[in-house]
Amino acid sequence: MKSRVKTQPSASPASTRKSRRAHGGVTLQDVARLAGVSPITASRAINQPDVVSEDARERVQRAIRQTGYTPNLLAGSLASSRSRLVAVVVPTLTGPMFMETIQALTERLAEVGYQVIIGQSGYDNAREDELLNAIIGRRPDGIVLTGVAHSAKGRVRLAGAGIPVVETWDFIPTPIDMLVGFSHDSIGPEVAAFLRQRGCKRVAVLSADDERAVRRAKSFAAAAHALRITAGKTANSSCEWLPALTSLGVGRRGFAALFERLPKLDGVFCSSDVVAQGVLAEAQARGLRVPEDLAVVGFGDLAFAPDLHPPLTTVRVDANEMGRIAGDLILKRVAGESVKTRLVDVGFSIVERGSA
Amino acid sequence: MKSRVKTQPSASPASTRKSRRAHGGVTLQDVARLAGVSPITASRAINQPDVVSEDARERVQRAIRQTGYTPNLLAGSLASSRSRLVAVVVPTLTGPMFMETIQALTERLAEVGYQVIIGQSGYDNAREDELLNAIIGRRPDGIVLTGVAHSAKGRVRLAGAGIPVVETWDFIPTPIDMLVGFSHDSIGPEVAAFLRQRGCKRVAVLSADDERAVRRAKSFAAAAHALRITAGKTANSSCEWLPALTSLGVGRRGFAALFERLPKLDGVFCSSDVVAQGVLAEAQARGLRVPEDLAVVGFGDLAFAPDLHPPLTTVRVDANEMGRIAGDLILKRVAGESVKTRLVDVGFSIVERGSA
DNA sequence: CATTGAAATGATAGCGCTACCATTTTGGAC
DNA sequence: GTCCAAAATGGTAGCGCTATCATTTCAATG
Repeated sequence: MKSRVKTQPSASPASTRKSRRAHGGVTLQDVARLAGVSPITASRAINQPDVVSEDARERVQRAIRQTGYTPNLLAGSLASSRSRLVAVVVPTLTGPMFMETIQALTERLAEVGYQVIIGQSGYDNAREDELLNAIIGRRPDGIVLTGVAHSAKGRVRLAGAGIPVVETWDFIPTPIDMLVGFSHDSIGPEVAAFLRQRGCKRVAVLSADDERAVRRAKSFAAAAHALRITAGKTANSSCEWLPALTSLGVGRRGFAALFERLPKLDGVFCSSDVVAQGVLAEAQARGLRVPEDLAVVGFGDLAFAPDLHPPLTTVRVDANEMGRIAGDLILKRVAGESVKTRLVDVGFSIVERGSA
Repeated sequence: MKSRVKTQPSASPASTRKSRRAHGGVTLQDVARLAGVSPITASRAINQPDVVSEDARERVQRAIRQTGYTPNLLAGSLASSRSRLVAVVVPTLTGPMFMETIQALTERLAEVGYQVIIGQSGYDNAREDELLNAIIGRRPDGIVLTGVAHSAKGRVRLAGAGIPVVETWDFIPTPIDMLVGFSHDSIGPEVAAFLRQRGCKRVAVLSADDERAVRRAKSFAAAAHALRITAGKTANSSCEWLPALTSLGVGRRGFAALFERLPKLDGVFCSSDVVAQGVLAEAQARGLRVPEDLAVVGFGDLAFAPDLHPPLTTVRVDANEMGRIAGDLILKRVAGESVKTRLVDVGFSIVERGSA
């Protein structure tokens, strides 16, 4: 290759070159011409109206209306190094809790003219890595992640991309960049204390086996064991595990198995409200009064929780606020403002209703 | 303005101009230099590897690894008039049914290196219009809409944008461009016939008041009335309306009101599975056996439907397939393939379980 | 009227990649 | 070895907008 003779400049006239322009597309040039200003003034009239005279502004706006011009944000983003896109990665698009965060984030960003690119990792690090590669190529102004578990490669990639990153839905002291979340490990002990205060003497946990649910379950079981209120002899034997993708039916069958094993059970912490719903159904089928015979606590405070019979006591996390704050953090970063608080703990609360 | 003296070319040396390049960013030029090829060969090695020699390809790939290069998709999209983005508009990000469609669409598109921009219209045409303006500026390769109700302005905008558009979740003969959906008006008569065949003699409908739910409800009531099996004297009096954002509790209270009004009721069609769940709860509280005393049919076949007691009979629409087909249609269009079938009716089915 | 500084506008060049035409290289056939 | 066509590679220019420096215009002041 190095030995190749360099090609000489072509003698072909440039004017015979085919146009590469998207046909029929109205550009800023067209607007500027019609308005009788330069393209950059037309651009300013759109993006920085306060530095353009009222007269010029009105002429540009009239030209935009007449031509039906829509700015090409690809070009503007490239020229300004500002895409006004934020990319979000969720494990699944059909999980109610994450989507609440994404909704709030999307709304916050839409207020300032941002759009959201969405990606699904399917709870799989390799897929997340692939997705991150594609996403970084989009040059978003920020990236929001719905968890803190990433591959080493993914971390390095994100840290080196020069893009603001906000991790959510967890709380660790060493985020990639910024973090808005809550501590799963702190929930267990709070719920254990709550059930003890409620008079429970033999409690257990019914939990999905995804990483975060496992942490909540284990911290609950350990705290309950320390309080000497576990239904099983050990913390471990007071946990019943369910496959990660839970449903009402899975929760129901899981409770049946748990109750078989620990029939003296008088309180149960469920890894989600969906699981708790299954527990309520099975408890009723077995003639157990809730909360008299069995106290039930869920997680998530989903929309249906107050409507169950009895209304579900559950751990509430403000998914909405996480999304809003994540949006704020990114916008501040983009604006060059000092972001003092890179770690935001939104906490959680136990919403007391009729089930416990 | 027209009388202004044109500015003369500046004598300032071009080399004193500040660089506008994103600092530290590795570009294709850097990769090409390191690999000893031209930038366009490096580009081909990435995008069209089959027209590059194996030797050059490997040198480019090594250079990419060494530099950590990530293509700038803004630039590539602008130069090629191909963004590899598809924009989706949903009424809400927290509604389970739409998100199933979006998930399937996202997965289909991810297979071929596309990303999805997501927007929320909030069931508001003005908001949708605003969103469409922003979205069109992104120059996506396609736009997917989750309904056919748009403002006149929005329609004109979409039709004139030169971007493939797929409307979903409905079925009309006059889509803006392409359509993948099912007929809400056809569902009512099918459910009425089903309940009649089930032996019901006094049926009613419990429905949210959003446009599509209303169409299902009215067509059901009309068909049931024609079959002389309405619980009320008229089709209208056999409908009970709920505010559009329904929940289990709203469904439950709505059924209580309906039952108060029409106590001889022996079959009910609900506008969603969530509403049906509330009906099941209230029926049980009233000692009504389902389906012996009251047949219950839902809509949507949500994940919890089989787990209810009794398992819910419901109208199933393949939300997943709508997303997948929508993705396929857009990809075909982008590839310049002939898209013969611009209207795809995915139909619906009545999933018979224990509640009817 | 002249001067000055701020406001308004314009020119130049570039953001990073790729469409398309041009040129070179390679391999097979005779 | 020559010729030819296909494969491989490169040069030019542009996609549509905007950062930044340059120039012009305007308004206030003395």
